[in-house]
Amino acid sequence: MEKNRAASDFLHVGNRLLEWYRNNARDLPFRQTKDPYKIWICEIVFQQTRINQGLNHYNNFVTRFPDVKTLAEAEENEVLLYWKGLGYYSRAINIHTAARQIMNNYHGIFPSQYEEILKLKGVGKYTAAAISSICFGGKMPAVDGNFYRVLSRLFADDFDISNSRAFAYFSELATLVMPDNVGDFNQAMMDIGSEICKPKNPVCGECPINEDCLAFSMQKVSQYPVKTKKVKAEDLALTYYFVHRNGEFLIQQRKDDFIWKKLFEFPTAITAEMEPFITGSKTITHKLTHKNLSIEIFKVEIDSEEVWNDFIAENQYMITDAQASHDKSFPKPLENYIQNSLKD
DNA sequence: AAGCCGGGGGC
DNA sequence: GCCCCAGGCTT
Repeated sequence: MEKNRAASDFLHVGNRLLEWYRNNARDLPFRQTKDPYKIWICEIVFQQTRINQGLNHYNNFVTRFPDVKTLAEAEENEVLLYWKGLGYYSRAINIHTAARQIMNNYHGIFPSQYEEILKLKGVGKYTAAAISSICFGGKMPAVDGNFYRVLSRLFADDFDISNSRAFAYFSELATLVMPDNVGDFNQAMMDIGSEICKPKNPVCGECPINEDCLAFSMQKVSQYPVKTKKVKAEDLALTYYFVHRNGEFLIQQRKDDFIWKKLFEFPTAITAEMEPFITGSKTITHKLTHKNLSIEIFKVEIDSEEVWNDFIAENQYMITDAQASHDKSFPKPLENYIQNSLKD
């Protein structure tokens, strides 16, 4: 970018975005409110998550947990249940922790200052900027993937967005175009990035700032943003035992490290005396962002009450069935496995 | 500063 | 198959 321009040279860009936003804002449930609780929840739900993917989760979540107090008083496992299938499960754990933070440290009143919001577990610089600007007139740009894409194209800037300094760099660029109404500006950037300045096949002909867009003028929009870091998925094999008796099966809860934090799963080992009860196995392949999973699930049908009770007692497994398992959060592939077992 | 954490949809 | 999505936490 050119370094020596006055900010006022680009301010009209931000104002054109605001004008476009007034007429083209997406009609989303959290656009009807400035309740910081609701905005907070929506910001967490939609981290690394497309609107269409998370909309039902958001609506169900705020219906069940309509305010900070309700959320803080809920059981962690119920919060996880409402996150089932959404991914990045540490968000659910953190959101619950943060609700209790607000109750304990802020008397249940959502903090209004950026620096205080930033202290909440699971809230980083992007989310703190979004909440403070949308709800409290804060003046920080909410720099996310949309900002990277729109600004890198607008200025034909090849700064690598996988560089750890990208957030600071594009925050500085954002201030060049940022008008006084930062809350609407931040949301306008999200919508322009989602509806117009899309990663693939952007609709530049309908873009309100295409006359200012350097990449567009050079017909190089597809070259931005520059991202060098490639994510490679490694292979990981998991083994589970679907230990079954009279319509019931055994589960345990995962730790909060590694994948699928605190979600439920099947036993990962059985005793030698149970091996004769294995009636079959099924291998499921499942792709995570960083891992290609190969999940082998052995079906163990126990027809001995003694073996069943001994195994449960020794390992402290929980007992559930296909219906009751709806009250617990399972990883997607295991959720699917349970659904299929219900048909048998 | 770099690695890790899900699941879904577009192409 | 590859890429990206209203990012943040851990080491």
